[in-house]
Amino acid sequence: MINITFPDGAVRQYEQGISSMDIAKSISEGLARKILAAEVNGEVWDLSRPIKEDASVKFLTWDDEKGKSTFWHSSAHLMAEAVEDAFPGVKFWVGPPLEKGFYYDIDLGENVITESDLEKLEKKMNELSKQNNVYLRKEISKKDAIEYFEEKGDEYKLDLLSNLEDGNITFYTQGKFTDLCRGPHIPSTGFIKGIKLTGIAGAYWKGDEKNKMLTRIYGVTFPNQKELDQYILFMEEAKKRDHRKLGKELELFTFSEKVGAGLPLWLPKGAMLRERLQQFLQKAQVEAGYLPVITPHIGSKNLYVTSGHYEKYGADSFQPIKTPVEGEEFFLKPMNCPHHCEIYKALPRSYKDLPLRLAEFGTVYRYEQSGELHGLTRVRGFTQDDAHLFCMPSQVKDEFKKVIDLVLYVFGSLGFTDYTAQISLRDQNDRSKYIGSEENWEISERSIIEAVEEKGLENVVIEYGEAAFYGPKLDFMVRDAIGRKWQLGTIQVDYNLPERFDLTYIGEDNSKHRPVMIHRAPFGSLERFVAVLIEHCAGKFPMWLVPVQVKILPISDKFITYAQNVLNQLKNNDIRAEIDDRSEKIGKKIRDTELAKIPIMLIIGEKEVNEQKVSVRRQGKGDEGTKTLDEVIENIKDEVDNKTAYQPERTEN
RNA sequence: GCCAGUGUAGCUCAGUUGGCCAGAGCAGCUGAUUUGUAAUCAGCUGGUCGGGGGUUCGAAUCCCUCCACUGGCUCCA
Repeated sequence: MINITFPDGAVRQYEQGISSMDIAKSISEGLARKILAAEVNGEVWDLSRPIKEDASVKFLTWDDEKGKSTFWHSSAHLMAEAVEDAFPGVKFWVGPPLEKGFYYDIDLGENVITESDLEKLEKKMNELSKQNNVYLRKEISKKDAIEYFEEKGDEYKLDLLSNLEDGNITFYTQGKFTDLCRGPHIPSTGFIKGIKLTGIAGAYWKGDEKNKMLTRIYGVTFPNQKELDQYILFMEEAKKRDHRKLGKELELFTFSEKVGAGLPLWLPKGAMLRERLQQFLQKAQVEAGYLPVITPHIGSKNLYVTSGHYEKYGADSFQPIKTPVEGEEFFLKPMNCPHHCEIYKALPRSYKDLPLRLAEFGTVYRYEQSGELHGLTRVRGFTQDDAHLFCMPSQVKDEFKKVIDLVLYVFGSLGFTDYTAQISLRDQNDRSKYIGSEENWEISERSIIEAVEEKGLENVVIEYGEAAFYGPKLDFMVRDAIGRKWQLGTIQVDYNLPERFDLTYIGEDNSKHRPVMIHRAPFGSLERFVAVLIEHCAGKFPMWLVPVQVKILPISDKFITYAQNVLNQLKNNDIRAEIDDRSEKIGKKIRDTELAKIPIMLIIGEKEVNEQKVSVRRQGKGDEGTKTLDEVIENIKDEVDNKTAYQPERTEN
């Protein structure tokens, strides 16, 4: 007999060699039907695998992350079976689970697969699921495994095998499909009920662009049709919020083939929104002791040779601008730091000047690969809300705390209430790849950790080995209104540029010292931030940002004079308003204004003129009755001032 | 850059196996209408079918090439 310990601490005795499935059955049939896998001594196992000694057992269901990933891994095998059935002779690389779904990388040989084939594959998968084939685990010697795949002519699995140790190799078979696989898997294919193949993509073998490109098929599956339907609904919601679609509909920005790929053109409404964001941050920064600077859009080659960027990115970037002077070359600036370093150097600096915080909304140009461009989130010309803090090592912690305050103020003002942070530190084992002194790294790594602790940040993870070669950093991730994660707000220590630019300050001891440089950008870039914000709020911006706050809708031409009067009063109060003076019916005007996502509608007819009031309608909420204009103005002003109260409508994930 | 796909009025899309002057709805303009909380009616304007080249008696439709976009891969100072 062996002792099995359950998560609640209970211990029960079972026959040696019992499977976790049988243990589950001994507890309840309902449990046995629900579970997908079991965690045995912290390792996820197949339910059928015999347990030979005392162990702790935790059952995994669809509600556990590990249960889901087992489910999706098994789904990848199911898809592989369907693919092999449709295209005999294809070879498989790997098919792992993802955060949401799974994929399989496949060498299709001469075959070509298109989106239209996916439906057929889904059908086949459903058919195979109905067969409810068992996922059969088999331990196999390395020799036999090699033999099997040599006969199959599958160089990919042979490559995988070459890295595996004998005695540690397992095959899994379900139906007609056998795969080299560590497992674990769910008991049988019948669990997989809601099946959707979501896309096809090319993917380099082993992720190396020099290797052959395999075909990657993505999919997602669920234990029932209802969850799949919910997922499809979620995807539709995400599509509705797509900033590229909304950007066009709300006339915020556009692109022109003629201007060039990845070069956004901000339309008046978008430009005004962006300006407002910029002013908002500028104000907060000046209050926090930042000093605005302005630098040109180009810099001489020598600047980037000094910074080291020429060597690293020169060939893959926008090529130099030549001048009539032989040999003279300028580059479009790919970042603002080198310019700011030169501003630092423009004057002799004393320790009394530090920290020196130089801020600029600096537009930079980077030649991103053509396939990489995406709406406003990945462009070739963009404006960073950049600032560089030059300080003494002892000031790093305080500066981090201040930047954290600023970042959280920004998040709060835009309704990003759900965020996490990541501290990226050096690799604990290999410190050779980092520049800067051991002492300074120690100080700043500790400073970041302490700053985060003292600010009481929750949901912080520390990642070792994720730091850049030139310094540790702190990144923020926000979750948007439909639960997607975005990285916003980076704070990065830099030991490299102060060295390369030979930046110094005179210390209390009257000798020269090297300052620490901190890069930081709460938005990241205005382009990317606006994109994330659009998707977060589905185009329904907070009152302080929305391009048009109020639309005045006269019921007929007779009331336009009064409407003009209302417009003037709103304008006198700095409220952004427009009149819809078309001779359309009120229903039509309301519909158009609702679709334009303008938050406040003021409807004016005979009754309002007589009472000297306005009828208020709120976008998405409907009629709110008549109010005096003063009351309306007051409410709007309150909403503008009280930025942090803003919460976009959430959609269940 | 690579793999796969897409490109028809400002927007969303039709356009059968190549064959009558390339269509619709919305938007825009003009006129009628003067309206009470999500689409009033009528008329008109608008496209060298992404650019270039080719096949053909004939190309939006077939082929080549370039460009842009979409989904991924690689990349992201």
